[in-house]
Amino acid sequence: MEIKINNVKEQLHSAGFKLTPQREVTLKILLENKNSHLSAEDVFLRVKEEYPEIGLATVYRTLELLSDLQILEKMNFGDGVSRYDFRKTGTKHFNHHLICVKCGKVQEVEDDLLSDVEKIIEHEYGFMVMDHRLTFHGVCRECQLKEDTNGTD
Amino acid sequence: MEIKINNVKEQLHSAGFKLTPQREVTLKILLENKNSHLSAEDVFLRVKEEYPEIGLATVYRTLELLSDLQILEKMNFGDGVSRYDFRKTGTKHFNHHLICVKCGKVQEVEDDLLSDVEKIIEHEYGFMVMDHRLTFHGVCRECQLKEDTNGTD
DNA sequence: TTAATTGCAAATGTTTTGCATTGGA
DNA sequence: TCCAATGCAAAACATTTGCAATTAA
Repeated sequence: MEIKINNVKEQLHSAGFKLTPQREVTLKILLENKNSHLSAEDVFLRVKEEYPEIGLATVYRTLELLSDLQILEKMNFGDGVSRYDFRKTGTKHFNHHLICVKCGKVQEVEDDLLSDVEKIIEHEYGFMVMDHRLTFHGVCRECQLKEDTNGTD
Repeated sequence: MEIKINNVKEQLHSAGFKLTPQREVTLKILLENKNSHLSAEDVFLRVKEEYPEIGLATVYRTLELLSDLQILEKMNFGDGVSRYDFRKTGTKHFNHHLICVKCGKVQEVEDDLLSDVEKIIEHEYGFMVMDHRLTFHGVCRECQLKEDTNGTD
């Protein structure tokens, strides 16, 4: 289930958009950093190394466009910046995220653990669920181990 | 399980802070708008009606302070603004929210539906869960009814 | 009295937009 | 060709901060 540039190119074209070199480099960077939850600024800096003339606004516009096309998922961990990653094909839902409060690492949970919860929401609250966002805050395995050896922060 | 001004006053004092009239009016507005998920701007406009000299920065500072003291819960629905509401006393977890994509209404779900999911996260991923955020996007009961009668948007 | 708090304005940081220019289809 | 797309700079946002003046305790 690989995401390919050609695949995206086709999606852009069929929606009436062009595949410019700027968009191609942006996609390349995103492919090279899958599951990294890059911010627009992050993407911009990396794209700039390969295509120094690019403007930040173009990166924003590209990320917005790809999110609209459901190619990317725009997410928000409450730190004031939007982050982007490929939307997993075949999953109708957003993945869950585990955010470590010690090291800041964000880990993906690909299983959909919420089907039972959604059933409750639909039955008890009459709410038709289309999507969800679930984030856990806590301490990741590595930081737990560090704490045990370390004692301190 | 009522939240009282005097209660908050005591919490402020014991932490070495003062209860200024600005803070008192801000608290009053928040009490009058429980479960409304007001933004700082929302709070500011309402406080201003009663205390026109107040500055926006003061509202931000008050909301931040009350969040630090765990009196308020600062939340984020991905629309670029932080929203605030009283943290339910006795609940260790954030509530869940149902956001209607039609009318924008935000409904609270007070049940904790995630204990099973958290167990899985702890066992399968070795992640020590401290807190979570869960938001559902979809269509609320009222908008579903409207759609049925209306046909259109 | 005096440290905390305020209002204001300026600064910050992220994201968006206007516009003349460029370039992919 | 010609409209979509770009780069730039300015604007638009939410939020924070510096500072002199004020005030609750």
